[in-house]
Amino acid sequence: MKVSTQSVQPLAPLMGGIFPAACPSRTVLDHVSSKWGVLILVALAQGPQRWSELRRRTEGISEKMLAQTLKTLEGDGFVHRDAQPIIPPRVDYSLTSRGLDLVALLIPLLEWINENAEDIVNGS
Amino acid sequence: MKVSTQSVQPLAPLMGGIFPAACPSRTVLDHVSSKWGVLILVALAQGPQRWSELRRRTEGISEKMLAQTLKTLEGDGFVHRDAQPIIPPRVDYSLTSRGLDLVALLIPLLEWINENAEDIVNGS
DNA sequence: TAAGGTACATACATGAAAGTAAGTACCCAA
DNA sequence: TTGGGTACTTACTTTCATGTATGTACCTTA
Repeated sequence: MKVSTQSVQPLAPLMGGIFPAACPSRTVLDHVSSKWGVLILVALAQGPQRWSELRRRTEGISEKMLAQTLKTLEGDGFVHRDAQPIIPPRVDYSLTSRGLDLVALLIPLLEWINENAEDIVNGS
Repeated sequence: MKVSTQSVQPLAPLMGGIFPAACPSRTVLDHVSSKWGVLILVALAQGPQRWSELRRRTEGISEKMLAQTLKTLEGDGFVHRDAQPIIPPRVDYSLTSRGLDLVALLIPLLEWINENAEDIVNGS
């Protein structure tokens, strides 16, 4: 196995901002890397969607977790909630510009993980 | 608040690989986004380090979690462990080339989070 | 000889995240 | 009038990640 010998770059500022135990960065990271956070974000990267579409698409999620995850993502300003006061109710969820910025960085990482995950878990 | 109206790109393959409940991708993502996983990885991005250096640098980590996190990262092939059979023991940890690939994608994301985290958590 | 350093392992406890199940309120189609 | 759809909320339970505490084995310095 190849081994890196050197550092990538000076990361001092990053270290200061991420290492403290209860920092904002940690909070945000926990939100997006929560069990369903990533899934919702990449689902919404495919375009605005309704509650029931997200629920069907995100296989295995419970209604509670869908509501909860959408709420924190909305609270963080990643997701926009558009509720139309009609009956039956119609609610559309979409990414905000901040959400788009985030997924733009998230997608390459997830693609890499997706491509390498099998090799990684079976140790090759 | 600005709202995106359209999808970013076709992400179909990603959806298939990440959405299943107990998929390899999920496992790997959980490993790297675990409470201490990211920290250890960016710490090692600054160059090879010894156990005690990592322990001091990663403020607040317990020895149990350091050992555990290093083991899973080593098991995933992100981290290389070099133990010299001397007394007192000397063990150097470093990123593998796979680990380097990963942090190369991780760093931009973490920098973005670090820059925006404060605005995000206090809702502005 | 007592304290502190190296690098861990292991048993037990806790707490937060996630799951389960049920309820709400309204409408429509069979 | 029974079942299904819209979009949720709430109470309770379980599971798993993480924390705490202590032990190991050897060496060096005060």
